[in-house]
Amino acid sequence: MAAGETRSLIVAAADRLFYERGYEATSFADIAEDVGLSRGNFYYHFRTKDEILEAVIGRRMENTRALLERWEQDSEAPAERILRFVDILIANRSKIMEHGCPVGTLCTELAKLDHAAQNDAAELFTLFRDWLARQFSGLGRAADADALALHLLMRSQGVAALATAFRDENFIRREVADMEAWLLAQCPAATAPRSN
Amino acid sequence: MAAGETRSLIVAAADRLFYERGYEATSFADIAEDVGLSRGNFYYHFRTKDEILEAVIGRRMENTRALLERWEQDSEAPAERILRFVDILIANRSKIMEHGCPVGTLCTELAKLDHAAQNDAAELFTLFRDWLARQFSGLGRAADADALALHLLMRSQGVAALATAFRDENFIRREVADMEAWLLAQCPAATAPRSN
DNA sequence: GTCTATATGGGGATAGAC
DNA sequence: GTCTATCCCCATATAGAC
Repeated sequence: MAAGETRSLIVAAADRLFYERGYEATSFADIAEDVGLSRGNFYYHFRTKDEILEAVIGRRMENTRALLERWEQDSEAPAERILRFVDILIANRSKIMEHGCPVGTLCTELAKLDHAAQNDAAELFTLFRDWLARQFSGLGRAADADALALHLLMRSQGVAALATAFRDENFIRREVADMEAWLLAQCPAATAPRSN
Repeated sequence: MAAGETRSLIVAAADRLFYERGYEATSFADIAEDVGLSRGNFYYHFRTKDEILEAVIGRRMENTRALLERWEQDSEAPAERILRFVDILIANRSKIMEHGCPVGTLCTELAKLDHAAQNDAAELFTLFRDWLARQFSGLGRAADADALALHLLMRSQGVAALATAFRDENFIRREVADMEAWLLAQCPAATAPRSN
């Protein structure tokens, strides 16, 4: 198999396992087994665990950028775009109740390990933060767009954390509804952008 | 030294290290060194890592109960009591920006490890949840007291998670102010409970 | 590019002397 | 109750054959 292809498989497996089990708790052997490689061959592709982590963060950056672009193409109205972000809590509720938010839990784990890549991981949040801020600007809230973006990110993180602890799907749905109501309150014209 | 005394020292050290570095990343050697014990002696007090975790959770349960009782004694008005809860985000901001919320990060880590003690850890959240719900009931919101309690817990978790990723103290202060405004909006009479 | 075999270190855990 | 010495396993990481 071509080296690049195998590498992609490794990074995809590591991405999933780092999310489900955590970075530290995932061993080379776990990833190798998941891909169907021997541990020896594994080192041909990645020499250290840090290298894999960097690759995983890079992969998530790419995937996130693609996701945000898709949301932007799918909807014209900023409020509708923001709703797409909120809805991932519903769409991914099962995985969130089991393993939390992929971004938040990685950032927290790396912070505790005082890992060199913690700023790189935080860039994943920055992608959402800046994208959301642009949408709030589009809603006519340019002055506090970044604060509104952080507020929404904060809520999604809080929901994910408690959902993991209590495994309560109704709680997620209730808070998502509350976030949607909050969003409407930020810009009453949001639901009817073309009332002409 | 008396066995109980040494045991307390071990649990206190483990409590701190589990918070700062995480449960998995903390080794017996780390704890033993922190207390000033040999690894061999360590096993006289705790036979497995799970036993230490249980003891740490037990310690946190006790400390949390004592904290909530103090808050209840210090303030008569439910709204004022709830403010005490919100203010721990400010009081502990440095540690939170470094290591997140002790309860939330432990629950998340145990969930990823699929650890047997994950429900015990979630009981720490339940202490806050039930206490907050009682305060909201006292505010005349008995019907949705639990939902309001979870909402406030959710916010504090979200603030802690983002504060760790972005290390932004201003963000914490802004969100705490927003939580206080939200609290007032839940019961306009909250600030003046005795206007007679 | 993939494998087996192996080195090296750290982690949890035990035995037994003091 | 505390110590040293030790065992075993698993994890990262390497060497070298195919």
